Amino acid sequence: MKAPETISSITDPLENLLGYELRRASVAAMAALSTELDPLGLRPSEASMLKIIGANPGCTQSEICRALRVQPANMVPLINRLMAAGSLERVRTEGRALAIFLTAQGQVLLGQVTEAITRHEERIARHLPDDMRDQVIAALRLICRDACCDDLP
Amino acid sequence: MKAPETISSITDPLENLLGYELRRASVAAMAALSTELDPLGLRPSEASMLKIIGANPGCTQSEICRALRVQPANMVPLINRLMAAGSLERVRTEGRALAIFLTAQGQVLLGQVTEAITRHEERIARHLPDDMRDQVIAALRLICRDACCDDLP
DNA sequence: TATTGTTATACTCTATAACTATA
DNA sequence: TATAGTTATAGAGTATAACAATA
Repeated sequence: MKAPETISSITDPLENLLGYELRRASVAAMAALSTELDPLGLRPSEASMLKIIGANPGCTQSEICRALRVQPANMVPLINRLMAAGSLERVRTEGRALAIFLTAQGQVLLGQVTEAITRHEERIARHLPDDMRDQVIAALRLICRDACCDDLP
Repeated sequence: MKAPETISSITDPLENLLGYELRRASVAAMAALSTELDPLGLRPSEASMLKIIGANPGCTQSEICRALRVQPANMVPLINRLMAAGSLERVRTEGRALAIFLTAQGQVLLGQVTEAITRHEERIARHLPDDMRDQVIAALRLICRDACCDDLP
């Protein structure tokens, strides 16, 4: 099915490597998701923030950090941008931590984000039967865990 | 198997998304590969250059760009670093393009890179049976192709 | 003119270190 | 002090536009 590509006579010694195919697929998927989110003025990382805050109203930044394995320092600009856009508000609850909530506007945006992600997911899994999709997700979790073992106990 | 993690009571609405798991696995694998390549003084992108040039002696930068779908502009610093390290040399062959070759030193380095990549591949696929690994690679190619369809004819 | 290679630049994501503020 | 949040900064990968050089 690569008929129009007799040009490149180059051997690709990377094409049967799991890690390399993983990265190529991930880069392509991220680019597609960015395109899907562009009309909403969001980047993928911001969309994931909206998703997790929507599912956990009143959570704190450090809880999100632990759940998503994101560095606290990297969350600050994301949260700030979403606050400046009027999608989030923060409430100083008991003492130290700040509880984060979606504003009404943020909830509308989250609905649009969810639709965009659904379209994206349907697109990238278009040629995968459901059971295969689930097997791939399971495999990706194993890969992630095995690759991460340095940092884990 | 997540016994010591009763701490985080947060719901993760992203954990069953193919795109999200793809990205997490890819980030973890890239970090692991970086660690594996550190002793060689190489980054993953430079290692992939060595691999493809080793497999295609005398190829040109633009051929590599097409095969690996890398922007020409992004190859320049990679090639320059490898040249400065004495791993590559370029020969102006017929006219316009420059043919790239590994030096003797580059070939030694390629051997070490290949070993590092092999260790890395074994590590990330540690819990995947061979047939599952092949199925996942096939799925990743489909995902990559479907995600990329904007830019393709 | 078309292709190759290059420069400059910008954006996104990730990572670390060091700081503040609150309990 | 311990935790939460912040600032600043760096590095890696990717992308585009504009340019030079060669055919």
